[in-house]
Amino acid sequence: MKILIVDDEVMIRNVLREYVEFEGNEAYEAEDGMQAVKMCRENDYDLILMDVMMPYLDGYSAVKEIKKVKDVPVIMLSARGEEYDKLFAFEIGVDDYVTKPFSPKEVMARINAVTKRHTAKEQKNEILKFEGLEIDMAGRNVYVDGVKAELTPKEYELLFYLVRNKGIALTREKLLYDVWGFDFYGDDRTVDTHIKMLRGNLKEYRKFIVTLRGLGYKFEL
Amino acid sequence: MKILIVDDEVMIRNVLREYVEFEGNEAYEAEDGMQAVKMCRENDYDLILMDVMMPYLDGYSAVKEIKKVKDVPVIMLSARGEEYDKLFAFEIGVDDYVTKPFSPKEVMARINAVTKRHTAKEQKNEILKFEGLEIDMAGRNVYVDGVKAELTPKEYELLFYLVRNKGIALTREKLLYDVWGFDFYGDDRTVDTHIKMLRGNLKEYRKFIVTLRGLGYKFEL
DNA sequence: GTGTAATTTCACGTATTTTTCACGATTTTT
DNA sequence: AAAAATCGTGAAAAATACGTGAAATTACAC
Repeated sequence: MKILIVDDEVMIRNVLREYVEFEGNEAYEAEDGMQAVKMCRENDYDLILMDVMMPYLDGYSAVKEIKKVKDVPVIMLSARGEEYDKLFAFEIGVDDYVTKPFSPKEVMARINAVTKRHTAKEQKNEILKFEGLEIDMAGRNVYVDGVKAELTPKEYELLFYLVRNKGIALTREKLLYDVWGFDFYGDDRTVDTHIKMLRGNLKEYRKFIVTLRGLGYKFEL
Repeated sequence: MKILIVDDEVMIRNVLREYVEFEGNEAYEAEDGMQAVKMCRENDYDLILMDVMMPYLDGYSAVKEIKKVKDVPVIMLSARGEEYDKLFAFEIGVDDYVTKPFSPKEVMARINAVTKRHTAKEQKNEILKFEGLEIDMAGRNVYVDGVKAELTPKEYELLFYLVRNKGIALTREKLLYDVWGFDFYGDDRTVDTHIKMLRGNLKEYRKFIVTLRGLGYKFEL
């Protein structure tokens, strides 16, 4: 479990990190909302522990921004006495919240509850979200700005493979071998044609599929 | 696992070396911060055990200096009673700390925790860092002071090959054979032109590519 | 079988990349 | 000190890779 801890106070982060790692999870840290949003755009986390009060970009705004791009469970941390707007929090998709100062037991219990809930949900349909591009591998669905993209079988396979290997350079040979199969003895340029079709179907999100001249392609944010 | 032990006391170094080697790791030693920084510039270590109090250059300053160039996990060693500034340590990127006197169990547990954490992180995207030059071979990205350098295919290949063989003298013939391919029957000086282009793109880090007159080139820090 | 959708091949145009080569600067050898 | 070798560089020529559209082939449902 990869858990992102967002708080401007180092000591709080360290305490949370200890709880998180004690339970066998990986902890990542961000000092403010800005940084958290940036990290979420580039990486996938299973849970976010987000402080409400932070410099640059507050917790609410950060969550709102993150939820636009990725569907991650969030637990908000608020100091006692801080005005905590439950209704608003619920609207932007906060899963739970704890008030500082918190006990280890309390935090761990909530983390476990949320992650368990989420893994149960994810086993059914894990939907990856890259800006307005949503990819549901299990359900074999791709949505571009909310509308379903009608892809051909090869296009699905190709896209899913690229996404599973996002950030990694893939040669045409490797793509042919892994997506088409080891027994494909055809033209390299077949890949290009499918990339073309795929890009056409992804509309503006064609930008995620970058050409690596002299090599092949990769999926990158 | 190559582990660098930095402490001015011989006895401490010996004890740590025993722990480290008992777990099947390679131990290296430095007597002070200066020496540690120098060794890190020239070699790659998987972990550094760094004492806080040392002559010439203290542990904090040494870590700060090392982190500028390489991303290595660090465990700080501090004597009980010594004022240990956790906040500062965290800021400069210290992964963990133990207070002397320490038990073998404690040290080993922390070493294992940190190395495990770090290898897990690296498996995703191994990004090499040489001062302000970052190289992500898997993602085919090169960053010069944070900004992406747009290299041509041959420039990527050449740079990656040089880096993979860093510190080793490479003749034009070897470069042509390994980077261009065994079936290249062209001019030797082709290499020079590509080195020129590469240097231009690496800006100030052109210095890493050194010319070996009468021989060829090599990548060196 | 037939028709439709999907896949693959291929050729063209364009933009980029690679290579060659010659000149001048620098270093080494005679 | 002159001659020879080596290297950095710029520019031009040659080669290559990619996007695209269209045609050919294959797969599959009915």
